[in-house]
Order: sequence, then structure tokens, then C-alpha cells
Amino acid sequence: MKETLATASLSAEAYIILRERILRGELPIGQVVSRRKIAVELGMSMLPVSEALQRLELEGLLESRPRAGTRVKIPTEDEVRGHYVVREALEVQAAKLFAEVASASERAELQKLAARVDALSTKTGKDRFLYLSLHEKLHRRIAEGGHCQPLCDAIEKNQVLASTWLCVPRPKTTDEPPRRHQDLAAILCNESSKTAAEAMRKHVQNALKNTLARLESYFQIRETGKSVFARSVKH
Amino acid sequence: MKETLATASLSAEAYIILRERILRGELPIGQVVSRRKIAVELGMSMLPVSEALQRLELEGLLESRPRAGTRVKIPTEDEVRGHYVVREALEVQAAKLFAEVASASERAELQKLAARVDALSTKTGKDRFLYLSLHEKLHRRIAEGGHCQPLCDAIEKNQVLASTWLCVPRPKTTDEPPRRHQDLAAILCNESSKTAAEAMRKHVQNALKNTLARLESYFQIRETGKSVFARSVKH
DNA sequence: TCAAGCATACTGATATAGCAGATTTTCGGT
DNA sequence: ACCGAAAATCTGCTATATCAGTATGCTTGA
Repeated sequence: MKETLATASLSAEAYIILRERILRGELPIGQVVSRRKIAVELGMSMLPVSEALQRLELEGLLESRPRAGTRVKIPTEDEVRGHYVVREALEVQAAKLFAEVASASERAELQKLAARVDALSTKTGKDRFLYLSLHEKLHRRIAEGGHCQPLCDAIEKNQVLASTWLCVPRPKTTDEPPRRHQDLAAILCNESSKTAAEAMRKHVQNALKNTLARLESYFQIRETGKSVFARSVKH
Repeated sequence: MKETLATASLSAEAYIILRERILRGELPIGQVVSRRKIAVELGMSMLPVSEALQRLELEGLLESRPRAGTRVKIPTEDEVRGHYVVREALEVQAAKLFAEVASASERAELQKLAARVDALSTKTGKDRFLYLSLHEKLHRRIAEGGHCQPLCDAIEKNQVLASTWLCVPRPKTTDEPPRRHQDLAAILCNESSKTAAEAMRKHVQNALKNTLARLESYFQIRETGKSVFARSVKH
């Protein structure tokens, strides 16, 4: 294991590493994680790992039961729907601000970024992570264009949760408009804040449908397995 | 110290106690807190206290520097403004949902609550905490009327941060319309979701002005004292 | 064959001890 | 009196060990 990641504290290091694993799907939804195993793997005590896991749990990426176990959170349909209600509120606010105060260079970069995202939107497999990463960057740039740090932070946290869900493959790819993000970017850059808000609202509501389709198979898991935090390997 | 507070874990207990103290203003803005002192006071090890403090820091109620100290967060003007941008996004979303889906009993309770809040709005001193508590409840009820748990959670977290700021006394009470909350509640209960959204937007923007006036004296603190985490008592 | 009970191995939670860095205080020199 | 360096004290951070609750599997009895 590489020791090259230098951070202020061990718990911060563990946090970054584990978060990355979850977001990249290396730890899939429902995967059980053990504090001790991760501690020996990262070459540190259980304590920094515990702090990192607690933080990830507070952010909604993990769930745990006292003295039973910790696993990558399995979302409920209501949670996903609710998550996108919050997301809509935040992203619409960001879109309005962007349309009002973003600089010319920020607008130019957004449109270029949108073109790249649309170009990658149909890719699957390895290129999908590139797409997800760029898509995330697109929304971050919109938030940054509003020049409001707390809003950026709120959107970032919100987005991270959804990233977990987008790693699961989609059952059947419904055909989407090939210029979704370019159209959105163009409106944010050239139209009024009111128009921008409505465009973003529709964009988010569309994303909700997409995500629901992706997670369909996970929504019943909670019922079937009464053994919630299985320690033995399921196969 | 009372041991009557029964919770799942010690760290949860410490979290609840400390959060309450901060929210009630017993730990004023800028107050330095020591893990060890709190640990002995609460009769537990430093570890649960550390976890509680870490959580409170992630929620924005505390701030710390590694190996230097932890204190109740001193807000920046930009942070306050940004906070209310987020708050506006969330509360407006909640207002729209409330106007659309709240039940008749929820609407009735909201209007009654609003009347009580307005009646207490001019009180100071001890009654102020009652007002703050009811005001918080009012906004929570609005969020609950939308029947969307994640949105409720987001608003709750957002509101908690602002509670810290509202504990500080206001320099000079500018006269406010005496029926602010009753008018807002009436609109949420009887008008369209669009009208409700706009009413809430104005309500939040007004709250921002109020808060900025309250915190004016804190905004320069960061510059003056270079010794940020003073351990000796300042007087 | 199956179900209940019990032992074992795991989980997270907590206490204690000691470390490293930051702050404060003390003390010596000018 | 003033200033700077060293010592003392405080801070948060981490490792180790132990405790208590949970899941699992094996044993035992019907």
C-alpha cells in the first residue's frame, strides 16, 4: 500500500481513501466494511478509521448499527426521491445565481465542459467514470459561478451521495436527447435567471427518473434479507 | 451532573448535551472548549467527547485547528450571506411543497403556531429562548408539511447553524411588521405554491438582514486577534 | 430432519496511556 | 522596563487493550 498520501491527520487520510473507494464503486452498495481490516490495511489504528467511517456515515454514504457492522448505504426509494427534492432546490438556486453573476470566462468554460460531457454520455464501462467525473465537474462549475461558497459546499455534499448510486449499471439505456447538457449550459449562459432556473429544474427531475431506473433492483433488498449486516460472505 | 440522559452511546450523549449548550448560547460564539475538561465534567473518556466535537464541527457549529484548540465558530459575513442563500433554496422548496401537499390539520396547526410566534416576537431576555424555540418549530412544521424527510433533515441542519447566531442580542430593534409569520402562514395555507414560494423567499431575505445586524460586531474579530485559539481567559 | 441452545468469533464502543505540536509563561540578558 | 529564548502547560491525535453486544455455526436433543 502506498504511503504517499500526505495529509494533516491519519483520520483525514482514511476518510479520503475510503470516500474515493465508495465513489468509484470499488465498495459497491451494501458492501460490509470492517474497521479492523481497514485499519491493518492502511497501517493505522482502529481509531482514525472509526472517525473516518463516522464522518462518512454522517454524510450518508455509510450506514451502521451499533456493535453489528457498517456497510455502504442501501438507499430507499423515498430517500432517493427526497434527495432529488433537495438537489432541485440547491441546483436551481445555483443556476439562478450563475445566470446572474457568472463571469464571461466561467460561462465559456461551462459551455465547453458541457460539450465534452454530452460527447461521453453514451459511453459505458471504463469511460463511464470519466463521464461521471466530468459531469460532476460541470455541476461544480455551475455552483462556483454563483460565487457562494456555502452553496457550493451544500451541492458538493449532495452530489457525492448521488455519485454512489450512479455507479450501478443501468438496466436498459433509454434514449436521451444527445445535447442535454449543452442545451442546459447555453440557457444558463445566455438567458434570464428565471429561464435558467426552470431549465435546471427540468434537468434535475430528469436525473431523478434516470437514477430511479438504475436503483430499481436495490429497493427491495431491505425486505428480503432479514440478516442485515451479514458477516459471512454472500454468494 | 445528572446521569438521567439515556442514549445509545456516550458519544451521542455528549453530542446532544454540547449541541444544546451551544444552541442555547451557554457556550457563546468564540468560546474555547477543551476535550479533557468536558470529558471529566461529563464523566466519560476523551474519546466520545472527541467524536461529538468532530460531529459538531462538521455541522459548522465548531471550528478547530489541529493540536491548537476548538471553539464555537465565529462566522464570517460571507458565510452568513451564503448560509442564507442555501436556506432560501431549501425553505422556498419546502414552502412550495407545503402549499401543494400539506393536510388540512397541518395547515391549521401552522396558522396557530404563527400567531404564537408573532405574539412573542418582541420579547427579550428569558422569553427570547421561548420565541426562538417556537420559531424553529414553525419552520420545522413547514418542512414536515412537505412530507419529504431528506428536505426536513437538510432544513433542520441549516436552521441549527443559524440558531447559534440568533442568541446574540440585537443592537437596536428595528420595527418589524407585527404579523410577519401569520401573513406568511396564511399565504402558505391558502395561496398557490408559486405565491407561497415568493412569500417565503422574501421572508428569508428579511431574516438575513436581521441576522447581519445582529452579528455586525463579530465580523471584525478575526482580524484583530491574531492569537486565534486563546487558552487564557480573555477579559 | 429440524429446531433450540450455546460457544465462538466477530462487530463497534470505550478507557487509558503516551505522543507531537501549539500556546502560554517564565526567566535571563540588555 | 523591554525583548527573546527556553521551559512548562495545554491542545488534539494515535496506539493498545478491554468491554459489551451481535451474527454465525455447531452441538444437542427431539
